[in-house]
Amino acid sequence: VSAERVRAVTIRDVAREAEVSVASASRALNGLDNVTDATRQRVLAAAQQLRYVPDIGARMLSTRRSDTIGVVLPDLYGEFFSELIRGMDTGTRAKGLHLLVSNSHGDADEAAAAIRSMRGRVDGLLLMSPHVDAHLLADNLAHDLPIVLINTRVDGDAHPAFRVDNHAGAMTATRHLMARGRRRVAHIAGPADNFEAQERRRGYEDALEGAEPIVLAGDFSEQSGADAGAAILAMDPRPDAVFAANDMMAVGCLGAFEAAGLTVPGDIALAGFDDIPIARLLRPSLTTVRIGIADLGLQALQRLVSTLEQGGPAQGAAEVIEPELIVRDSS
Amino acid sequence: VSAERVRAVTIRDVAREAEVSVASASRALNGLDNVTDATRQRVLAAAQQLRYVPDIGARMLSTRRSDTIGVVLPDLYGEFFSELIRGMDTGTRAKGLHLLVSNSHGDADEAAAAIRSMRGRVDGLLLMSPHVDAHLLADNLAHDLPIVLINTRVDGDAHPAFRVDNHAGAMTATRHLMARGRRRVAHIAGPADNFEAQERRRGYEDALEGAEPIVLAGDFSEQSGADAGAAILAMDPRPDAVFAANDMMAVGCLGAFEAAGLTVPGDIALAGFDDIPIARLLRPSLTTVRIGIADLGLQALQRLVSTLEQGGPAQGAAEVIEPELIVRDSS
DNA sequence: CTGAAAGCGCTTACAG
DNA sequence: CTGAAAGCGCTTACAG
Repeated sequence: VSAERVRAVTIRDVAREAEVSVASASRALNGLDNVTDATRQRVLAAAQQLRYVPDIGARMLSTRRSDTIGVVLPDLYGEFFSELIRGMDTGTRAKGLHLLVSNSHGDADEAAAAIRSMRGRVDGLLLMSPHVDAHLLADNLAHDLPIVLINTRVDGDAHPAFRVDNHAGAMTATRHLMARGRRRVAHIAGPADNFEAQERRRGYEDALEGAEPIVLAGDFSEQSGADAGAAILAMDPRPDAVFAANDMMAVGCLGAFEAAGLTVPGDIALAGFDDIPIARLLRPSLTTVRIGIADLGLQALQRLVSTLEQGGPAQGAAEVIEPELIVRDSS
Repeated sequence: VSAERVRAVTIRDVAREAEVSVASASRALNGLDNVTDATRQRVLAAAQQLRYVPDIGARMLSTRRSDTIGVVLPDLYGEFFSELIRGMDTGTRAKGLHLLVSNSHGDADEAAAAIRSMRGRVDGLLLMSPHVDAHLLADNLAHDLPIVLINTRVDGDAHPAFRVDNHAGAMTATRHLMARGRRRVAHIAGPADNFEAQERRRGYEDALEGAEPIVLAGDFSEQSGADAGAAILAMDPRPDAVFAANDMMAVGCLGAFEAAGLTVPGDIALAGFDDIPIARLLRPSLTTVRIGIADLGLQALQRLVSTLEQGGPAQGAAEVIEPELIVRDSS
């Protein structure tokens, strides 16, 4: 029928070629010291000659280790996640580990499926998802799989967690705009069901000190920022400052202002959140709240690795990361 | 000694709980039709109750499939790779596949290690690396692992490949600058040992039509672009246009010009290569050569998936992707 | 429709 | 130092 699939070279082939047992071949290949030099040479030579590459799946099953860290993210799009993955990758390289990045997922069911599919492929999990709560986690996480949470709404200390203080960051940004003399500060919000977006909005509102909140809907996308910017232009009285719940929406908003001939910050000031790399390249460069995204990814990874190395079940209090206001030309 | 590691729930536990054989449990769990409804119900109920999650590693070993695509990239940093992965992810989601992203690697040895480590974990490989040649591939790729190459220097049609026509793209950009009346077009080159950088440089030189080449060294980083920009400022006569081998160097170069008070394109025109998302957000927006990065990633993935579905060994001619000039305000 | 058993390719006590 | 054998957790012919 179809072309016969060529059988791959296994450790048995290597052992036969080197005329030793499979056990000795395994030991030689793995650099253990209970083999003679002569044996090791023969095995290595055979492996080389046959172009042997170990089947990692089989090794995983035997050792119960995969040397792989699973990463479940809400999305793979944009600089935020690119930075986060880069930070994780830094730590992963240093330890000789791999990164298994989950498909992006937009709802709780997809997140649950992503978590479930990690069992047996990874030694630990880094999970960032606005859709995941404690209940979903309990139902879908293999209970012996160490996990570190990033900005989920899971509370308690059953799992180690990193949490960006979105509320404080948003307050700082809003207060900054007001300290610049702005009186009508509008807010472009993120998705209504997103925990982080909620916290940022709350921080905005808490910083207003009695001023009337002006909130426009958004979904973290550049387009939604542009739409909100257009809506702001039509307001009367027009806001004199805008705090967007993330940088990409600020980018869209800035484009709308620019197209309408408004100057920033002359006519209207603007601030974002995240400090993605683009922020400092915009003109005017964007005032924003820096999270240290790559560093967050690295820290979460290191935390996970250290619990893996201890071997115990992962737990511990949540670490709160305080974001930093970066003042640039847009405010 | 240390806390005993809790043994995870296996299919045997589920089978015992449901009072059926492991084989029936497996069939019910996998939705095969050769089980009675009653059996399926009992098995599913037991699985749910025990919070069973299948060990994918074991399944991989049995089925010889991982439903995972390996991706080996030279780097994980920046928008280019973020876009590429996003494109691959699009295709991967549609097919229910996973993406295993390799650690970044800066030389041939690391690339070889990354390729080797994929065996047994992935059904196929997407490889983009300026360090990989046919020899290295033959030595390190499990010979039954389908692979699709992206912009490597491997030629021939042993493996399906995608190749961006860097030479043509660079010629187009350079000619565009000259058509705008520029007479002294400088080039900021990429890494000397990088195949793509070489091709772009060659395209630049071939487009000059006798004009003197002015080449500055770079390494694709923003910083190297800034350095080159500073060097250009010091030249006498000063070039009146710059073609950078990628957008990130153009970004750095633009910053240097801006800091020196030069106007773009008034005093000096500028063009890049890649069309990363930042390009249109810069002021002036950047003229560049668009590769359609996400689309390239998606196409490569689809090509791989289709060879996987056919089951035969992957092969085929290289597809050449013609990049497109995007004229914006910087030229 | 169901179950006992072999097998996927490794690693690792256990004996020698 | 070495090898025979069990085992990791699944799937899948093979019999019934």
